[in-house]
Amino acid sequence: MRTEGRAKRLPRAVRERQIMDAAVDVFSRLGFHAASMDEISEVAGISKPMLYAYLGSKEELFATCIRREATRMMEAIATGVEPDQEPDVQLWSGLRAFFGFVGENRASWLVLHRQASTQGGPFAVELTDMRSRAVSLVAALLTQSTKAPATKLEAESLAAALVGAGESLAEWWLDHPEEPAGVVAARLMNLVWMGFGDLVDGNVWHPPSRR
Amino acid sequence: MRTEGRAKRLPRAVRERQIMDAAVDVFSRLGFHAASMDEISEVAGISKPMLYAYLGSKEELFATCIRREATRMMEAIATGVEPDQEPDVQLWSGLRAFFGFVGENRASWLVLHRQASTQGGPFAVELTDMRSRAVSLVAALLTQSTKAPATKLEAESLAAALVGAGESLAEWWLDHPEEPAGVVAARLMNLVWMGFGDLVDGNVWHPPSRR
DNA sequence: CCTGGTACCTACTCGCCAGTAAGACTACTG
DNA sequence: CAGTAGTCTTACTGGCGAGTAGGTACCAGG
Repeated sequence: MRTEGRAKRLPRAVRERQIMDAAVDVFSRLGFHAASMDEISEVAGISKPMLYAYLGSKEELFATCIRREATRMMEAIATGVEPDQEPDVQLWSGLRAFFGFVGENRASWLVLHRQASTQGGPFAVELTDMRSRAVSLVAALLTQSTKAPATKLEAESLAAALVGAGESLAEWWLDHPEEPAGVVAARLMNLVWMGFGDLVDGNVWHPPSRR
Repeated sequence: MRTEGRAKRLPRAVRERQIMDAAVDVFSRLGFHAASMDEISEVAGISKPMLYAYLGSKEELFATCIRREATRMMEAIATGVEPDQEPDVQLWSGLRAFFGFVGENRASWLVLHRQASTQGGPFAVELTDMRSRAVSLVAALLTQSTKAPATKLEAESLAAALVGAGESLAEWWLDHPEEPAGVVAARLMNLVWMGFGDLVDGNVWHPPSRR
């Protein structure tokens, strides 16, 4: 394949989507530096100048990928969780939505987590931006529900730890795809809500039966 | 500075240490790809051919860095924790040792965590190796202490989540250096041992007074 | 003072890759 | 059918950086 001479003429919007998809694919497999614009253009079935004409420089392209995938993911989570629920239920639906998204969008997850976090370029902004949105979401959930008035720093650091646990568990999950998303999510839920102390004693958390 | 013509003659072992230190420094700041052998040699106060003569190719050099720093860190943790203690105490000392190490060796931590996770290179082996040693350490702690017979997969995934939480919290800590290591460690300890459920109710874990 | 070995250097080669110049094909619009 | 706007290409440049060839200073021991 990929032996065609000239690509079929397509409207710009469509091409841009194709290019973005190819870019996410290549970036997720190789990382920012190792990925070459030549390869991206080849995967997209297009020539390199088109890439530059439509999406700008390599860094701009990468930043755009990050932005797009981050938005998709945050939206997936946001639609999965209903406010006005009990804190544990909110957290539970958030975790389920997160692992659901990762399971169905591995490339997105890789490009977001593994590749973007390692590069210090100008796109780090996009990434830390999304990450801190997630962190403050969790932090809000915490401060809103806790009785003991924890400091802002305390809530934030705990939220950071939780987000990191989620990321790491998602990473682990990539190596154990036989596990269903719900099971993995439930494990993390138990860890962060019940704690090892309770788990060791056999006390587990479970979702409220029905709704 | 760095305007001397010829470097002072030094025995090989000493130079190698200097070069390694410089390499860890540069790799931690720029990452594997962005770091250049020219810059490393310059920081080390030496010329490039010396680098190749002593430490081999760029990839070999990086792998050597990873190995050295990983060993240092695992040793720091191992000496910090005494077996035959209660599980929670073991975990507590492990966390304290970990955050202590990170606080005093930021460059080591960065090169281990942020830079090395860029997959694709042959050095990924060294890294995942250390990480899985850490994970199975925690997993062992878990299975050994739990009453409910958890599956191997369960323990391993929880351990992965905990390690990830530690990594993430360490990352957060880099942006909030005013917090003492002990406080950060205690927060993570509370999170993973007590869980949000207890913390929300104001129940906290604290180390056994004395010893 | 020669002989060898080890530390150390300047000054290259060479491939890869981001980015571009310059033009060719298609299609719509009058 | 001209004109013009937008899609798409081949074929380059220019620089950066890994790795090397081919030396030069320094220190033994004889």
